[in-house]
Amino acid sequence: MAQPKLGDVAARAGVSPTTVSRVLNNRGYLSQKTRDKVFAAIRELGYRPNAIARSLQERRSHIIGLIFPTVAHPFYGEMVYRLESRLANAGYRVILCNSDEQPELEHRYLDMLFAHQVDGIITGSHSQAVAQLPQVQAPLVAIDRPETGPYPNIRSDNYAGTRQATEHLIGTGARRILHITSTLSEQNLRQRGYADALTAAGLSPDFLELGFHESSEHQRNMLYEYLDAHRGAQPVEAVFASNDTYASLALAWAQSRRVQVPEEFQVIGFDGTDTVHTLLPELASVVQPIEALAERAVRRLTEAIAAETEEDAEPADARGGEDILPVTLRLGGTVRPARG
Amino acid sequence: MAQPKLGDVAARAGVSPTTVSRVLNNRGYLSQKTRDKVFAAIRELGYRPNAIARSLQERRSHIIGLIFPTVAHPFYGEMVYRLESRLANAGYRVILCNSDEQPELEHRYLDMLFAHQVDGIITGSHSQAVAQLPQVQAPLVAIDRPETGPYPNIRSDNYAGTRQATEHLIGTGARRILHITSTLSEQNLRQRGYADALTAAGLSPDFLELGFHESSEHQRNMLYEYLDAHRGAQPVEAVFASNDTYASLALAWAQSRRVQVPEEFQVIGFDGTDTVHTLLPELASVVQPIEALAERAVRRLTEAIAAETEEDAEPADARGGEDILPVTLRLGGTVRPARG
DNA sequence: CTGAAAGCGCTAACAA
DNA sequence: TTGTTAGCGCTTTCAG
Repeated sequence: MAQPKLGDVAARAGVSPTTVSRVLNNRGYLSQKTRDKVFAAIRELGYRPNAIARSLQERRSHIIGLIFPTVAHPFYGEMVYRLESRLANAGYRVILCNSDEQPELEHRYLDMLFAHQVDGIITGSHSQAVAQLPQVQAPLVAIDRPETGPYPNIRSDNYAGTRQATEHLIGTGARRILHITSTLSEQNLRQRGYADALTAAGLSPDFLELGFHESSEHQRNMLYEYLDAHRGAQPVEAVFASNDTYASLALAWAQSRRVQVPEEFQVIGFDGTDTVHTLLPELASVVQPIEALAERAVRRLTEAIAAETEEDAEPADARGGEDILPVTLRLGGTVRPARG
Repeated sequence: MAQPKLGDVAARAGVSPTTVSRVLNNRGYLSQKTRDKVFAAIRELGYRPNAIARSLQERRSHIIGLIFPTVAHPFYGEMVYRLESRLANAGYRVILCNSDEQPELEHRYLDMLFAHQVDGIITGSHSQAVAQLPQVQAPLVAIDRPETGPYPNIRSDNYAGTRQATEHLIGTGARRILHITSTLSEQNLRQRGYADALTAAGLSPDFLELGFHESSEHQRNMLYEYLDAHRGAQPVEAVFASNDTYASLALAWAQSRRVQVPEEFQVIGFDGTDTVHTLLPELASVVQPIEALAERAVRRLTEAIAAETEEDAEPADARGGEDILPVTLRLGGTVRPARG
């Protein structure tokens, strides 16, 4: 016999399929004797319930879809790790989707997830506005996405973080402070925090856009070119990068040009993952609370799923809205202390 | 009406469910007129097939389980990213499991995956010998695991890589070369390559075991303590680490002690992920061919699945055995060139 | 406390 | 070229 099924267990134990199901799910009244018989049969046959059949009947898959640009990136890697661990503890399995920031891929992944009857979705891909998604048929929670419309959005306090970091740099006496980012946009809160801090201090913002899909080599060249070109009368004194990878490029530039850090050149990054912190312990960074973001996202999602299941007029205030979690500025050897 | 089902489409199009199914799967002879009617009905109703029901019927889930210690680690993050992308292209979805190197967790994940009727499993967790797994009911491919028994094992040439790296260090004139590893063991091929290279040169191996579950802080302290304690007459001249994270700790030590790299102290790591290479471009490292490993693992797995489906006496030589892929030694600013 | 029968949404014989 | 019937493996009324 191939995989034994519930009916085989029933036959072997001399009871009905219903009873086996009851034992399995611990539902209703069962005599201890029946229980024992059934468990014995299960063991003897090496029976394992078929989750697919169960899902079909229950109309719940206990699966959550995760859509992120790529787990090859430390921030998303740590985030997905945290999300998966928490969801597993809550009894969910996770289907992983690397969208690569390609809208079309993201679309296909969404279709696939719905086809698989996922109980919910957590997405951190930026490739398109969530609000414009087709009819979503399961609770969805976004992590740091723009324009999430009716869906909850969990994110770090990007504005406060960048503003604080930039103000620190200004406080050290730096005047020419460059912001490196992947995509320039009015919506970009990290960019806004930086710009507002500079403007408030009477300084003028400078941006360098490196792009998400550019190769690491190309990004490096762009940055080196920029920094080299400005080494004249008004050299860049500090870089505030919208992620730690960009910050590390600036650091590498300084090292290769023998520019002293932090005396002549300061650097602050963004994200503050464990991975980067271990590899580059001196890098100053705005630290996102990854664990807290994951915890909140999972909580919001499981609550939404519960609300949907109960059916009793889902409380409208549980949906939509933004959860903004505080970041911390971690100083390090790549910045100077603020002047007294 | 909630989600429309296949029957609803049939009713709307004025045909039988079978016909709708045929149109959906493009099977058998269909008149163009019927096709059009059905497609129209599908569009009008916004119908989407239920993958769960399909899986139950087909007895195939089109899902692959991935078990790795943690995608928060750059090596596994990049590996999982690559595996997922390739599997998605091949029409599979991926359930992600972070085993954290805990045997019990891994066990539970395996049970869960089998319950979900996965078509196959790729595992890179080291937490227990695959050979001792309970009856595995789907094709399984291992990536760099010890003792995989009857299952294919895909791995880098750990021995050649470590041997080559160690010999390079010896060639630069280094005599006291420390090997940092997570777990000392006779089976450990990275350790063996290192030890054999030293022995062949008449030098004596030195090991430092840092453990996998220790905190990054603790690991750092252990290493610093060791290196500080040996700064007397016979200081450690070079470190060969079994992964790049450990290598970065050694680098940080040198920097904090003002020990010149590579003049007084050399470092080579292992893995050579894109992430680490971007963050620490000067770090020399034995580079694993992650893309090739992923490609091979997916190929082996899909072949095994195909073989199982065909049922025709699976060719025994397709199962088991090791695929060993070549590594490359990437030199960098943390090592000296070999002496003429 | 236990069982019989119906059905979750889809596909695969077998007819027509 | 299309429809009827049965069934994938499980749970759930509803009876007993």
